[in-house]
Amino acid sequence: MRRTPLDPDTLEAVANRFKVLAEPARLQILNELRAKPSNVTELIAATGLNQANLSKHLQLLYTHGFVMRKRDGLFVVYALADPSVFALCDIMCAQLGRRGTELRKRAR
Amino acid sequence: MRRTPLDPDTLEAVANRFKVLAEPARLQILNELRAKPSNVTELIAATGLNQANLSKHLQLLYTHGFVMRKRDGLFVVYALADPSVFALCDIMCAQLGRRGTELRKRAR
DNA sequence: CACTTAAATTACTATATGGTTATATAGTTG
DNA sequence: CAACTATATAACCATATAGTAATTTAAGTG
Repeated sequence: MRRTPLDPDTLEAVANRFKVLAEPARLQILNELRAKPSNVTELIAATGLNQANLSKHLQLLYTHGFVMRKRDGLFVVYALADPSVFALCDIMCAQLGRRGTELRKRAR
Repeated sequence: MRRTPLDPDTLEAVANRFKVLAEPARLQILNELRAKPSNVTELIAATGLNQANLSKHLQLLYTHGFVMRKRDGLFVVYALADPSVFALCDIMCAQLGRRGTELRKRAR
């Protein structure tokens, strides 16, 4: 059995990681990278995000260790560094499924 | 094999759920409730959050289906509605463990 | 080295949200 | 129903951050 996280530093560290995933644009990026590693230009096309915005999201994903990157000539290729993200998303999606039924009323 | 979530509504719904967990105070509340259902007064004591703030966090946790509640006389008792939260946290914590080594440099 | 393309960074704006104080509501008890 | 306690809500401020436009940096090519 695991001890639950209690100290403020751990709480904050975990919250910060959730925060990185708490953004549709970043989930979309991760989802694209799930299919295949891509350079920024490809990601612009795939996501519809503009260059500066995408770059900022990529920085954040990178500094938090969700993606890796390597330069390839003029391009920088990003790739998933942490597939466990999708385990998280799958759990979330499962919750979404159950949600539909009972949460509509609350949300209003 | 699971199809990955792609449509904007799903992305946003998943992001919104992550957002709820992307807050140390709410993680702390969930962690308290993991031990036992508690009323608001008890949670004030356990978390150190003030009444209004705690109440807002509880509303959010409730509307997103992370907690249940029932009135008990003057009190309102909150309880975990969705233990899968801790599966999420465990995955996050595992990432934290791996992180320490290589991410310190990036974070700066 | 001048020119071009890719990506990162800077500066800015707008919006969302956490915390707080004050107030309102719900339920209990006399 | 008046007084009291527990919780929820409203109003406000301060901060964080997503998006954008403009600029800079890095790398490649003539």
